[in-house]
Amino acid sequence: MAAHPARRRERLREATLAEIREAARGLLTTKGAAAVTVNAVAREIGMSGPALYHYFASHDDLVAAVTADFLHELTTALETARDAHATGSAADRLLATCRAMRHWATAHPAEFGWIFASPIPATASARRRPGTPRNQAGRDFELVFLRQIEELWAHRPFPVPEDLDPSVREQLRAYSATLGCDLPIEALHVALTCWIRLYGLLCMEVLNQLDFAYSDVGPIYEETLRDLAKMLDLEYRPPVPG
Amino acid sequence: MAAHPARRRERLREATLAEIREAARGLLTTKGAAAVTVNAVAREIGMSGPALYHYFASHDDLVAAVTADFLHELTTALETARDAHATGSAADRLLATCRAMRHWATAHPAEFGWIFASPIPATASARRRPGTPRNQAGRDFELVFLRQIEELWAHRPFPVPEDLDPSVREQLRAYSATLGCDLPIEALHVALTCWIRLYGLLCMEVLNQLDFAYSDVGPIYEETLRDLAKMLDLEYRPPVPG
DNA sequence: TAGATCTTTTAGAGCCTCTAAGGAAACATA
DNA sequence: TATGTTTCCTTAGAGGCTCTAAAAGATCTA
Repeated sequence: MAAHPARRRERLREATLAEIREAARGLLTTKGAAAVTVNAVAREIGMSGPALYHYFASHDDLVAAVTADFLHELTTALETARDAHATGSAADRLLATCRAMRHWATAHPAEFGWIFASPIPATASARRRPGTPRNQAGRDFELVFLRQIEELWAHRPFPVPEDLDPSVREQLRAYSATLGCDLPIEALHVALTCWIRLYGLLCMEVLNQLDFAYSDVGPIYEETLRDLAKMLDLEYRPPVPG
Repeated sequence: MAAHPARRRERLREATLAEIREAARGLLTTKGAAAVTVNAVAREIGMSGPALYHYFASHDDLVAAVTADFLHELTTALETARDAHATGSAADRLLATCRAMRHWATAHPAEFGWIFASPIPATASARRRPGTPRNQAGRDFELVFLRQIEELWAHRPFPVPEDLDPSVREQLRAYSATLGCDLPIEALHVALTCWIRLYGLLCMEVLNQLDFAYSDVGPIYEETLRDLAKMLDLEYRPPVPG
């Protein structure tokens, strides 16, 4: 009947996989990370527990897949924000991208928190072994930022430090090699410094490490962006409301 | 026999409590956060599982107690480093304190990671409710840093921004009130900015969010310290080896 | 239509948290 | 010293979890 009868099961399988991931995400957002268990997810989609092991080899695998989904979505959000300012200045594009990151993070706190504080710290080792989708997704995510810095540098180099620590220089060289990146080591260092400040601030916010003092981190983030603009020799422009 | 016979059981109880906490820590460092279960801890000290519930009302309670222990130890490490430079300059004292923080964090990565990424994110809500020992310990920890900035400010004010965001100003006023702190709002803001950069960097390091580029974050931390010194108008001095 | 393959189910081992009920020790008091 | 109370620790067990094994049902291939 169908043009590709052999593909029917494949399609079904794909659909089930998607349903599982969605159910896992639903549990995460409604009941917290601890509620994302194999059994609970299976129950959610009307399946008995062990059946789910035909789709994911283990709970950790499920966690990794869901994490990759989040990273993809976040990456897409960044790219969308970037492309919305395709006609604007490079500075506007970068600021929009950075703002989109916090926007996604605060709109999806459970998901963002899950990315770096997945239930089991065993994920730390899982993150190390390269080649996994989870890993690739993390790389793609970082690259959205780095590629823009690269572009920036190509059009208008920003000031860089001259006296880089030898150890740092060595590490950056190794990283740069894996990156296929045209940025000089010094510029890459500035880029990573910016990244650390932004992403680190978000980490702290989402992990509730700032609520002892700040209930609204938005202005602090903007302030950090102002700093970044200065570092990258760009014109800072406040966000357009809405 | 004993001068205070009624205190004997109390002493025993205290000893058992300490033993439990130590066993929990041992499991954390040797087998990871997921291995710190009520049953496993009880087994470790030769006790049957449910017996432990006479000492801690729940697994969460045990987690909170252990977290408080870690924060205490970290706080003491900071204070020790500070007091070791009692005769030095305020700048040296602050730098030593900050370096002690990373030193403790990297010497005890499991413990430091546990502090802000405890197994169950339910701790996030547990951290909110004030008055708990865990909460007090967190406060004491932050205060070691803030008090030094306070002292610094008293002796030699550092430059502060004048155009603080109104929302930030309001939040800082509220925080300052709970603090019993002599720092003007603007100076408190600078202090928190410094804190966020340092502590945020450590968070990322311990959560393995930097290993994609850096295998040794030490120099990056030193660089951040140099930045802090500049912000606080202090003389940066590199660490003495050893 | 018969066989191979994929999907799902139930059963169950071995963990986990936490409650309930009872025994044993240590204390306080008459 | 004898008795009662408090504290500690035990076993039993409910209900949940991850994950394996075996078997049944559904679907595709030949």
